[in-house]
Amino acid sequence: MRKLPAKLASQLYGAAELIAERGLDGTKIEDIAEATGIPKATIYYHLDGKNAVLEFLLSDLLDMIAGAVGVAVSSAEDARTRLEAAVVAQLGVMLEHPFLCRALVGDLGRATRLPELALALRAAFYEPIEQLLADGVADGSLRQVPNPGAVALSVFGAITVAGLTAAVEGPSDDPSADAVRLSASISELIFDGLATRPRRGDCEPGDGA
Amino acid sequence: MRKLPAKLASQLYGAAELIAERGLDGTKIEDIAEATGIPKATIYYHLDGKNAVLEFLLSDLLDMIAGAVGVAVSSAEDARTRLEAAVVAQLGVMLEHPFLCRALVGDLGRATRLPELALALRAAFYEPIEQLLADGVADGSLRQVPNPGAVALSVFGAITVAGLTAAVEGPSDDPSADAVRLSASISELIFDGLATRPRRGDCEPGDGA
DNA sequence: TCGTATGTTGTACTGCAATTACAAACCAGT
DNA sequence: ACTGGTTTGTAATTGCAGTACAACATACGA
Repeated sequence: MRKLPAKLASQLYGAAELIAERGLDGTKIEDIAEATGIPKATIYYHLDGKNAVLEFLLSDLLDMIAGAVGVAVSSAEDARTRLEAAVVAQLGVMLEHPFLCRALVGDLGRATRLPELALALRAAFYEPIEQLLADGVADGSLRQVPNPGAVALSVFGAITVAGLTAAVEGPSDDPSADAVRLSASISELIFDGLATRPRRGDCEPGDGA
Repeated sequence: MRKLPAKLASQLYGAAELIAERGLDGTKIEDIAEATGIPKATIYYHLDGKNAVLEFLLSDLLDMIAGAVGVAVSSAEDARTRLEAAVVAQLGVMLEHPFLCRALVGDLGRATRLPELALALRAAFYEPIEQLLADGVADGSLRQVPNPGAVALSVFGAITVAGLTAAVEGPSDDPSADAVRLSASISELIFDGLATRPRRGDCEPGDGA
């Protein structure tokens, strides 16, 4: 696995949609060759095989996410605000790259069995959240919870599943607007919960139960 | 795909761990034959191939989850309480069957490409939650949110990712205790959120609900 | 200009594993 | 014992990933 020339790298993206659609199994190396215009022999010259194609595409996605989230997280705001920004950032990248997301979901199993990717996955998705939750307790902007690990995981799940689903359901014409909208819903859930009682803004106009 | 005899069905579970460990790709039909004691030819007589093995195992898991959640959901309590019960139920089944869960995560892509399973997945995980959120708004036990679909998805993600991760991380000696513990954390997140306090001009917290 | 190193690509080949074919048992139930 | 479903061993058959390799291209320094 040398470091693949830029031109080939960009051509390789032509395979993303194919893989997203049919899964890696359902995609022959020949198909990838045809879709990208890179001959099979050349693919094998640079990459170690089919998995490596997926690995290349996904590690790129994960880097983008980790990067965007990283920026969001390193502002000077309090942890709560940064978490909100991180949600927007993550969803933004995901909705920007629906095919890569679909490929990721579709071959999640393979991805988690590729050691590099497993790490990148953790780094992109889970670790920033875990950190923010800890920061939030420290700076008082988030509540202390009894089981931070489990909660971080749930928050991660809430964001990621919503984002993945949105990405899978159909590319939109304005991804970043969608990201903002979606992340507003998610943040509301994460911060304020669903219970009727501790409510913000207005008091429950309805009757007491 | 006739309905496979009970004896074979039970033997087939012997393949779950194998598939969980190595993924369906990494598992040869011969391996499955050996692990289950069912000869290859017999497997092919009853099932349509490797995918069908996975499909059988997973649809069973999903039925169990849908069943347990269904019971939890149909009690006479308010929606919030039922949602809490549903979380416990779902996590209970998941932690009870770690290998199947691992197989599910690992081959999620295949699963979602198997139409029957995709439906079962929806029915087991997502639909009950969606319903409960609506019920909760109706009976006043849950808050009205602007985008119920996205929120239901996030709640689903929060529960499922936490459960899946717990299942993947290692079988425990007391799954149902773990399920209760874990679901307490998740419910707390879902209902009360992470904000330090209900923000932005709150109804007096003391005034009883 | 040549030589060497490095990348590119076509073509043929190897090998593995899924699936299929098939025939020989093996059971009921009648 | 006959029949119709099941069970299983033993070959094929097939499709595709990965490999081998030779011919060609390009660059670059001597």
